[in-house]
Amino acid sequence: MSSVRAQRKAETRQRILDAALALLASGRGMDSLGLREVAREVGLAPPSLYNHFPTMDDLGLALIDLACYRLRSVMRQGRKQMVVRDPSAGVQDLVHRFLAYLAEYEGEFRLLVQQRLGNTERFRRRIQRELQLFREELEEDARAVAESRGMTDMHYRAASEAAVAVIFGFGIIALEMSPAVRQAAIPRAVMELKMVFLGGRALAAGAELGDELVPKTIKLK
Amino acid sequence: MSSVRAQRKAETRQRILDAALALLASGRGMDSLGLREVAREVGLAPPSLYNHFPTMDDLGLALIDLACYRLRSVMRQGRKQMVVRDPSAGVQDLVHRFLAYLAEYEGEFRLLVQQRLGNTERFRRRIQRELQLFREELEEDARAVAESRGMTDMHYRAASEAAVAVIFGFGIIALEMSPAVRQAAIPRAVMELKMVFLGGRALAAGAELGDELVPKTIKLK
DNA sequence: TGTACATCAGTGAACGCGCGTTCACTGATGTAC
DNA sequence: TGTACATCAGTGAACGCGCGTTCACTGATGTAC
Repeated sequence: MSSVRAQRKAETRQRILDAALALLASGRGMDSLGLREVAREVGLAPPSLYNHFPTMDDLGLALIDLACYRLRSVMRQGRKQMVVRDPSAGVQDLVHRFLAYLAEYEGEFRLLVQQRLGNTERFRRRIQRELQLFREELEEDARAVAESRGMTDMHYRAASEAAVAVIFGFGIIALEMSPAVRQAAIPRAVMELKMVFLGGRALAAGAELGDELVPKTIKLK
Repeated sequence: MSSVRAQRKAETRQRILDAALALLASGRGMDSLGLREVAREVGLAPPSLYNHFPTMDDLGLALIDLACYRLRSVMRQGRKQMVVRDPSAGVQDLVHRFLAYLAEYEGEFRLLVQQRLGNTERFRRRIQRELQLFREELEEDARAVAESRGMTDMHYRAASEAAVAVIFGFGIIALEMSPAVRQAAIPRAVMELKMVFLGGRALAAGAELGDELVPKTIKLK
């Protein structure tokens, strides 16, 4: 087996990805990211990158894969049980996790948002699929809450879609905020998510815009 | 006065902007839009553009200004009275207007979304400000509905922010849809917006996630 | 274990290309007398 | 109204530059006997 050589190659590949992510983190957009620039950051000669990625596009796709994987693994750490027992705490936890993600992987988040509407269909599709998965996880959580309380179903697809939009919208706004302002905005983001799911319930209960709403606490069964 | 010359110059300037918008509409991103490409589309020699825009960045800013102005003027045509008398119809109208906008000015919408997180701070600021204005208009509508019904206030800032996120999130998803699918998705978008505002009411009424909600219709005063 | 050969990550030089921008110009339009 | 001069939108050629990519190479690592 070719252990040393293969291992070093894998390491170099990782160093390339890390360098590219570092450039993204420093505010660069992927579209303006050049082969020579990445090579310089890694400390390699420009043609060396071709030993790891057949083309610059493939490097881009690898970055997007990485960013997708990270978003998913960070956001997956929420515990369903908490959501069922205390949905409000669950939503709060969700927002906090998202802000932690944003603080550490801002560059990747920007990458995802930018390339979601980028020129490369391959990239767009990959990201759309990932966001779809994210949405489906939120949908499951919402279902679990309803089931544990014996409530009638709401339109989960719409609610989870709106929730994802709110989270991403908040993330985009948050990027322009100072850390202090960002922290101060957390309660608002939590509120917005609560609005979506509460509104989902209200709609399911037959409410129309302009109606007054009377809340009724339900015991867990 | 220099009427003929000035007029022709203004016309050329417009032709340049139109050509750039046409390229955007055909799927190109602004970052990858070149001076020569735009010049070719207009039918001018490349250096001619410098008679109208001191730099390519300024052309970009002009495009963004144009896109901002269009978004605002299209979305402003909603009538407040309708919103007050029948908020559901108002939301429905909002979604329809947005989809009409999207159908005609898809390129501009993509421009706004992409540059909202782009590398140029000047662009980002301009777009953020515009979206802020858009949000504030929604906020006013929501206030008007509450006032006409004598309801307690909800957290309008959060609700309108969530609503903008939902609308833009829907727009982004809609870009990847066939026209038929897009039409079919309208009711969902309407639902999502209703969720936000109904949820805002529910929150204001003291509801928590997991509560059941009982709607009560209110007469207009 | 030692030797001869194969593999292959990394390199330096070079390719053709399109980029944004500058410059000296042309010729129609505008202005002054 | 006619003439001489000024303005300025548009042009063709050229600038330096960095882009992605190709190529023949080097030398350390891996493999076979």
